[in-house]
Order: sequence, then structure tokens, then C-alpha cells
Amino acid sequence: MARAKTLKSDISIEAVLEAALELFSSQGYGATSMRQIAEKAGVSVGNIYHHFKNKELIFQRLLDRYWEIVLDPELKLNRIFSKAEFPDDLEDLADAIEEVVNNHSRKILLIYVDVIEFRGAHIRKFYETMAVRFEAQYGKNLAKRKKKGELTGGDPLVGVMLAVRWFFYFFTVEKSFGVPMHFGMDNRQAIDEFIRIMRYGVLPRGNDGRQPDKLHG
Amino acid sequence: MARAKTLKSDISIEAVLEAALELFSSQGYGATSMRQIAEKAGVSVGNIYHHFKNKELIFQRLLDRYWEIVLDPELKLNRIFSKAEFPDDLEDLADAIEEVVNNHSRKILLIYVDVIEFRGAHIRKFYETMAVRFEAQYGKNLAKRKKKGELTGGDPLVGVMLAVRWFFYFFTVEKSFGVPMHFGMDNRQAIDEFIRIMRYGVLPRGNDGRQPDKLHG
DNA sequence: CATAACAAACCGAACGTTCGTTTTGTAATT
DNA sequence: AATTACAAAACGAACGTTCGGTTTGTTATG
Repeated sequence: MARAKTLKSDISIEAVLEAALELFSSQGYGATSMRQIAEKAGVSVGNIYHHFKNKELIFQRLLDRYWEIVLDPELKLNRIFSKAEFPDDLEDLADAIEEVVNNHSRKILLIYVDVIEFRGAHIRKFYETMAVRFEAQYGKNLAKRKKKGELTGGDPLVGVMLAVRWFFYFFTVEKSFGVPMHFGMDNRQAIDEFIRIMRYGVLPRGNDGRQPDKLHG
Repeated sequence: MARAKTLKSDISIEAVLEAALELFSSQGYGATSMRQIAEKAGVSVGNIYHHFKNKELIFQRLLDRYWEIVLDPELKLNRIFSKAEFPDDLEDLADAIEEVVNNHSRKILLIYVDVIEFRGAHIRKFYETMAVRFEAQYGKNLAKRKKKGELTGGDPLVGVMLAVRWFFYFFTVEKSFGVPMHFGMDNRQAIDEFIRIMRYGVLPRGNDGRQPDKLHG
């Protein structure tokens, strides 16, 4: 099959996916009709079914695209991961995550749609394998730094994951929940505070007489 | 109007709200029909409209109930807030938040439904006033402790809000996203690590040569 | 090069249902 | 008798998917 046909298909498929992304992320999955998608994409309902077997496969495809993006080694965020310089990379992590959230906020909303309407069926694997992915990227280097006394506490991998997950969530609330400055300050300031807390904690250093490895109370 | 009529009404209203909560939190708002709610509640569609003007008011009512719960001064979590003992109260905060999330996970999912289907219209106020509420509870005591050198860094109120919001999010992912142990460890362990990081940070204390108030890089 | 056959892209109506809300009653309570 | 709780049918739509075509692009053939 030659190029013109492929091109026509690709254009229609892309229009359908784009329309569906906009509608699913602003109405939910079940409340979005195929007619709405068709109208928004500028194609017929029959044509959608020519390219996609059913509605759920459209949804699945959109989420798969998001996983492709966030797992792409060329993504700025993943390049920071591969350098494994935590906690020195916290500022860079925050910036890169803000960029991902700003560029892909609608796809991120699909995660919540999935949680509600599919009980997380299409996102489970990504979250279940999260710890393993971070271990693969940061494990070696963190172990080395811990051994050299450059990091303290328990498993430093938790620090990485906490920071990353938190930044994703924070920027999503700011952008998609419609509550900018929900910490009572602008993003930059809030991120600086988070980073400080993650690096140094909230308890003073030096003459506080408390041991870092002793749990309180 | 006397008691028997009120009782009948209350029973029906409660059944409708309970049915709607289950359906909205597992299907989304737009994909849940009034006939489904009626059937699940064991009443007629007409009867729902007798008690509620329209579908959205049911949804609104459910969220209002959640705000009532989380803002109730008698709630264990709010009693911890009122004592304002951060960061000593971190363990208690985590426990109380886990309890809220476990008891009200469906209502919490409505927040995400609102973000997607109503662009956060019914939840905005709660998040917008978050910082102010924390300031009212913790502001005075944190300022005192900071002045006495018991806390370090910038605004300690950020530490409280970070902890609380993070705990809510973490437990929600564990419970409602269907990915228990998504940090590669059980809840208890993960929470212990978070608390340690929030108190002491990930950088060692003592001979690290870095000043806590100096931003990195 | 022109043409016919073929395959894929595309369309819109139809199938068998379902929807939010209103209307018109009945039953129960006051 | 008046009011409230409740039910079921009706109003004016809308839905996921299939079906029976039409249109467009490609390939094979003379």
C-alpha cells in the first residue's frame, strides 16, 4: 500500500486521537460519545471504526502514547534520571517534570480517568514497575554515595521517588485542578522550599542533639 | 411536617446519595445515569427528582459531605492540626490521614471526577483556602518554634502542607489506583522513610560542610 | 498511456438500545 | 382537604456499533 493512502489514514487517525484526548480528558471516558469524537475530528463514526476496533482501544492508545513519552530515553527528564545525581539533580528534576506536566497535562488527566472508570486497569503496570525503574537508574549510584557517607537515612531511592512523584502531583494540581498557588505562593518558591526540605529536613543541624537514624517517639 | 414523612424522605435521600457515591466514583459523573442511581437506590427516577433538582446537585451534595467531614473539628486529623506540634506530629498525621483515605476513598475519587468533568469547579474553594487553613492552625506555633531555632529552612508551613498533601496522595494511590506497594515496600516502611526525609533530609548532618540555608547550585 | 480490477478509506443511515428531565397520576401522611 | 413522597410513562433527544454503500488510490494488464 502506497504513501497517499497511508498519509490519509495517518491524518485521520491522528485527528481521532487528538479529538478523543481533548474529550476524554475533559468529560471522562464513558461520558464521551463516538459521535462527539467523530465530529471533533472531522470524520465519520464509521471511519473511526474502520481504524479502531472499539472506543476503549482509542483510550488505550492515548495512554500508550503517554507511556512512550515518559519512558523515552531522549526525554529530558529521563536523561536526568540516567545521570543519577540525586540529590544534586533536584532542581533539574523539578524543571523537567514541570515541563512534562505542562506539555502533557491532558494525558496525565487520563490516568485519573482510568483510575475512576477502569479501576486503574490501563495504568497499573506503569505504577507497579515504578520502583524497579528507579532502582535501575539510581540504585547503583545511590548505593555508592550512601557508602561514602554522602547520603543519610534509610533507602535513598525513596527520596528520589518521593521527589519525583511529589513534583508530578504538585504541578498537576497547580495546572489541572485549577488551583494555582494552592500552597499560598508561586511555583518557584514552593519548589525551592520542597527541595530544601528534601535535602536538609525541617529540623536544624548541628546542636540539635538528635540522631538522624533514630525515629522520633 | 411531621416525623414519619421526614423519616421516609431521609431514608430515600440517603439511599440516593449512597448509590450515587458508588456510581460516580466508579464510572464518573457523566457516564452515570439517573436510572442507574434510581435502581441502585431502590427508588424511582421521579422520586430522585422530587428530592434533588438535578443530577449535578447530587454530585455537589456528595462533595459537600466530604468537606464537612474533613473540616469537622472533631475529626482525629483536625485535632492533630489544632495541637500544631509539627514536626513531632508527623507519625500521627500519617496515621490519621491513612484513616481518612481508607474511610472516604470514594469521596476522594470524586475530587478527581470533578477535576476532569467540571474543571475543578466544586473543589476549587477547598484547595484555594488550603494555605490559609494551615496558617490558622500551625502559623503561630511554627513561628514560635522557628524563632527558638527548633526549625530550620524557609517557611515551615510548607513542610506541614507538603507532608499532609503527600500523605493524602500516597495513600490514595496505594488504595484507589490499585497499586499497593508502588514504592516497592509496604505502607509503614514507606511512611517511615518519608517522615525521616522530612525531618532530617537526605543529606548527612555534621561534617558535610554545607549550609542549610544556602541553595544548591 | 489508458483502463479495469482491487483494496482501503470513508460516509451516513440503521439497529437496538439508553438518557436527563418532565408530566401525570396514586398513595400516604398531616 | 391539603401536602408530601413516590411511581411510571412520556418527551425529545442521544448512544456504541454495524451495515451497505460511495469514493479514492494503487496495481496489474493490454
